[in-house]
Formats: sequence, structure tokens, C-alpha cells
Amino acid sequence: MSFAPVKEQMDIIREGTVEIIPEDELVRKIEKSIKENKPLNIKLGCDPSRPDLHIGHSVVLNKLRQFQGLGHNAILIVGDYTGMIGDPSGKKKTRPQLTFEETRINGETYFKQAGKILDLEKTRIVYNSEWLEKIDLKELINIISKFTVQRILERDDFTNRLKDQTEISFHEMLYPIMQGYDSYAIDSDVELGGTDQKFNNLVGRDMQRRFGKEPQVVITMPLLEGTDGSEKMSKSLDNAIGITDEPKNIFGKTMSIPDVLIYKYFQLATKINKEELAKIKRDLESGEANPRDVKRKLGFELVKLYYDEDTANKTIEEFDKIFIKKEIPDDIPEVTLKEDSMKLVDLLTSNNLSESKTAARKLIEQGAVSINGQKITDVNSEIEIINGMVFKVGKRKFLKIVH
RNA sequence: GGGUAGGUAGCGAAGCGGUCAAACGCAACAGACUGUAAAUCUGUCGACAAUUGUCUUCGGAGGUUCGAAUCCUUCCCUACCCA
Repeated sequence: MSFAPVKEQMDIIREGTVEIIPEDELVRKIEKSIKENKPLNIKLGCDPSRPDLHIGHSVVLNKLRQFQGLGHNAILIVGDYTGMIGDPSGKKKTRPQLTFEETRINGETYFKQAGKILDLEKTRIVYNSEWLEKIDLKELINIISKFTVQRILERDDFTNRLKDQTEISFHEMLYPIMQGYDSYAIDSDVELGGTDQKFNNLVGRDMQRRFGKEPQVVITMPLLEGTDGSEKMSKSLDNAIGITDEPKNIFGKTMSIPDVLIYKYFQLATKINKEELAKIKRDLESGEANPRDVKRKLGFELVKLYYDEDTANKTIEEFDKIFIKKEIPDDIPEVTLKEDSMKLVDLLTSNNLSESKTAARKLIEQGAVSINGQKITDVNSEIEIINGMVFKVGKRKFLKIVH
């Protein structure tokens, strides 16, 4: 196997990163790898407590994929052991502790999804219980003795929490250490992560050094804002575009991101090449292009990435049909009704077009309900059921009746 | 171990005996508009019934009262301070 020249590799690696710590060390590692014809170990830790991947996760996975493309070893570490203890970092709520089986199942789900981005054939997957569960107390003392409390408390989360006087559980301090130990255990050369992982990953670097190994380089990637445009993308904030979402949702959600995020999404979440990326930037900045059209292309690229080009084209067509031409889409749910007539309110609630009768009433009052394009505003309407009639509620809900 | 402040709808946060299904903000939903499921504006936002009605909600369980999210008792939980 032969590697691309250093400069070429570095150009690819640098794209979109926030920091490479330290960059010259990475250059040296790559030089060495070329000289010895030996790939680098690229580590990425994944959290098995949340197996549903979204576009935000894809940022780091895309980078890992680029490393794979350059011929290096991708190593995914599933934090099953850490997951079993239950990661309390984050906010106030302690996360539910996972059982060993759960972490395994989630791990599987994770890979299946990550496989849409990575070349799994060439990805080494390891569980950190493999080495962490073998550590006994004596060994643990040895490990933590290499670190000082001050060093661990440097982490922003901890500093802030000390300042705010929010509690810090003892084992939370162990987290960076365990993660760092992973780097040591697999001889990581480079560790990827979001900017929020910077501290942890730097501990990995320390860990290796303290145990006499060559320290890893830490590469941080930006965190992608969710569809709301302000918070970091996350499933629990309901602002995430999941990579297993249906095509129409991937596209639709993409169309709902604020215009200012368009470029960032292109840069971090798609695979388009540098030239095109530069063009998009120019178009957006000069005002040449209508942001809507650029966003439309973004949605197209994302659907294409996680499905295929055909699906992407169809998705766009459907979207136009519904939202621009305001027509009825091709593929809508159908339901068979036996009744000859029904109260509109009941019909909507019993077919999931509204959550309750009260809600159905409100929708009707607000003019959100139409049958075959005819707006219905009478709350007490009794509807005669006719085969093939199409109900529309709000902008997105459709239902076809079979009688 | 001692002390203090709290637990209110999806979240954040008011209310502190009746006019409270509970202000306000965010999210969500709908409508108008548009460049789109952007932005902006307007409306809705416990359930059931229906033109002023009923029922279930303010950490849990009891109690006081004609009447409680609001007062009392007790229990559970959370945060902070002192040790």
C-alpha cells in the first residue's frame, strides 16, 4: 500500500477542523507512516447510550472516513464499560445505567448506521470493556497516580461546576481517565472528537506519555448546530436530522435550517469536493444564488448520501409538490373505513390526524383541515365517506380514504 | 450530623386562600405572508362536552376550610451552606 504525499494528506485532514494539537507532530507521524509504509491508528470513541446517529455525529465520522480514504486504520471504540457505569457528565440528570447487553445492542445499531459513512470492512471495532474490566484496584491506583486533581479539574465542565457549586461525583473525574486509557490500550496515533471532547482526548495524550508511549495527536471538529440554528444538534433537543430518517424528513428538516447554517452543513455534513464548496461559499456571500436553492441542493446531497440519487430526486419532487405547488403527494397513507358517514372530529382523531377531539376542533377552527382541497371550517361537520377522498391536515399530514 | 432554599404543564419560570387549567419565555402546532418545513406577523397550546358546562392536574399521602397550587401534618426528592 502506498500513501499520498504529506501535503496532500494534510490538506484533506485540515479541512473543517477546529484544532490539530499539535499540527507539526501530525506531520511527523504522517512522514513516518509514509517512510515505514505503516498506517496510523485513528481513534474515535462512540457512546453506546445513544445509538441513533444524526448529521451532527457524521461530522466526526466523515473525518474518520477521510482518514480511511488516505489508507489509515480507523478504530471505533465503543464505551460499553463506561456506558455500564453510566455517564453523568452533561447536565443535571444522571443518565440511566446501561446493562452489558444494552450496550452491545446499541453498539450494533451504531455500526449499522456508521456503516453508511465508514467503510466498515476496514474499520476495527473494539469494546473498551476488553481492557477496562481487567483493571483491578491496584492497577487503577497506579493509573490515577499519574494524574493530579488539579489536572482533571482543569476541564471546563468541572471548573464551572466548582464555581457554580454544582456537585461533581467522584467517578465523573474517572471518566477522562478511562477514556484516556483507551488511547493507551489501542496505541492511538490520532484521536478525533468534537470540540467538547478536547479535554478528554488530551488526557489520552497525557496517558500515553506517562506510560512511555508516543502521544496521540488530537483533532477537534466543530459541533454542528441543529435545525433550530442555535443549540448543538441532539436528539433530546429534537433538533436533529437523523441519518436513518426518512428521505422526506432529511430533506424537509434540512429546508428548515436557518440560512446562515447552509455553508457549515455543506462543509461538515456532506462529501462534496473543495471546488464546489468554494463555489457555494461564493454564491452565498455574493447573493448570486437564492439561499433557498442552495439549501435545496444541500437537502439533495444529504438524501443522496444516506440513500441514493434516485431517492433524492424523488424526494425533491415530492417536496415541491407539497410545499411549492401545494399539491397532494403521490405516496400518502391510506385507511379503509366501513362507516358511511362520520363526524369530522372523530374521523381525524381516530386516524391519527389529531391527538384528541379538542385538538381536532381547534385545527378545524384554524382552517387547517381540508377534504379534496376544500377547506372545512365547520367543527360539527358530518362527513359522508367517499372512496378515494383525501384529507389534509396542516401542511404535512395527508390521508386517503378507501371505502 | 446541623442549617437554608426549593419541588408548578414538554422545558424554563411566575403565582402563595377564591376572579387558576394556572402569567410570561422557549419549544410545539395552525394560519397569513414568502425564497422554504428560513425570517416576520397572528392565533392555538390538559381532556371531554359544547354557545357561559364537566372532569383530571401544581412532588406523594393525609388534614383545615364553603373553597387550596396557595394554610397545617407527614413522607419522598433536589440543590446550596456549615461540619
